Amino acid sequence: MTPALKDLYVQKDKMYVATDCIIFGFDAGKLKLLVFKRRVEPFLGTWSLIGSFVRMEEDVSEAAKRVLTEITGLDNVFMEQLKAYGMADRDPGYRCVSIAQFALIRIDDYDKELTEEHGAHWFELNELPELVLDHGQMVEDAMARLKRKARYQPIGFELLPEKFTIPQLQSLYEAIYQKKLDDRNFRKKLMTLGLLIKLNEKDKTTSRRGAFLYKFDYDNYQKLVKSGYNFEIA
Amino acid sequence: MTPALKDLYVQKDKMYVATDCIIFGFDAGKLKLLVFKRRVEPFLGTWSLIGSFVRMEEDVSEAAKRVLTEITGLDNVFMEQLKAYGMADRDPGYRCVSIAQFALIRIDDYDKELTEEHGAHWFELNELPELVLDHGQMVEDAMARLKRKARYQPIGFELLPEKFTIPQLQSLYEAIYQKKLDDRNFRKKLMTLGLLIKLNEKDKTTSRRGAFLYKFDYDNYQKLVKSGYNFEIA
DNA sequence: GTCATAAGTGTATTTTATACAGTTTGCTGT
DNA sequence: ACAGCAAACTGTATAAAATACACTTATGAC
Repeated sequence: MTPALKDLYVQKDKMYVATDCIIFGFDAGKLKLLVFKRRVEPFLGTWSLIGSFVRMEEDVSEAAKRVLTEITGLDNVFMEQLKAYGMADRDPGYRCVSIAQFALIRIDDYDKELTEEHGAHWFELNELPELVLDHGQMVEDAMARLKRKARYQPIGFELLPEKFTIPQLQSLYEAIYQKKLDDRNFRKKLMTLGLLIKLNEKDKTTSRRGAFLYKFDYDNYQKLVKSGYNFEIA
Repeated sequence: MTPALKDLYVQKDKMYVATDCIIFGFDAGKLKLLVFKRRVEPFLGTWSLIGSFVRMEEDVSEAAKRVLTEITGLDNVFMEQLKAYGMADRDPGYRCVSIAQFALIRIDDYDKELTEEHGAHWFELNELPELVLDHGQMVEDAMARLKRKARYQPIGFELLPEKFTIPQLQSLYEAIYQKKLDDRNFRKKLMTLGLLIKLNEKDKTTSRRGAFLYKFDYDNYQKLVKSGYNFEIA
């Protein structure tokens, strides 16, 4: 069943469980969200998160991954449960509890044709259109979670390409925290964490001088987590 | 339907939504959890969190509050959604997504007869018995959330009586963080936050000298939150 | 070869966290 | 009545972390 068709099959007296995906991306210094234009009634033409009913035989988290793959062609994406939305009247059509999950994707990885087929558009977070049902609330909650989580877990890296520069990383954190950071202090802090591997390549797309590329040091991160290390990024 | 009977009515091919409550209390310097002995099959005699199906016409959060009131007689309790547990095979009897919610209650407020009728027992957190299904995981997750949340939101106060002493508060935080805190630094930190109202009464139950009682300053807390103040307790 | 632009570097100051020990209070027991 | 006890309470010095701040370097464009 495609997500857009789900409403055709519902029964009013049944309890449904769905999942909705809050998909973040980062592009050109801006945090963006992937939203979808509904092509069926009810709410035809309104903007919405992408979602699906959870099938009897699949985990809730599997359902979300399935949706994400259907839409973006991506696999192995960072995804985490946000929370369940369970107001009895949250959807006027039928009784449905939705488990919202947020995903962080590398914006140049996804399958653009596939998303366009599904009526998807990237919006900057401060230019979001009104979203259907409680999806606006979900996005707000996800944004709050992202802000908080970014402080103690290096999830920012999930939004960047594998190789990235320090100024890129900084501009991402500036987008998440919605404030300017001091470049000297940012760089200093990051270097002391020991989470970056400096490469012998430069990215010259944004300056003549070029900025060194780095990789995230997953191995060392795992080690540090195990030893109970406490992060704080920016 | 009482929670203990819910399994009698299930259909194998239906999707169910339930809620389970992780109920924390604080007594005699120890953090405790309220768990229940099942009196029906399946899992007769095993320890379990208390829960219920979510009814068609009620919000998920209402369902949790209903359960809590049925069990403890309490109303207006601090309660917050933990997360949804949605593994397809989490309950072998039927397909059920459970939305776990954790509650903090003042342990001398609740209705002891009522809880005993329901087969409830308080366990210290490090003396918990094995719990049924994924309830052990829920408790673990709730504990992690409580630890983290206590750092930036003054939720500890929900676990203490309205009037409390600084040493009581400290011992609560020591129980949450599972480590000793320096009494001088703890007191200093708290006083600078401006969240306490000193009363003209003393609690003499734990020392001859007596310790001054304090109230939590909800009004000032609200103000500080609005002005974007950032807490860190202990 | 000079101009423009982003990348990169170091230090001083303030703030916050931590470590640490002695005094006060008021009941108890003799 | 007074010595003993136990918990409540207080202050200061040190270390660590966060913040504020300005110039130099590299390189392509002209």
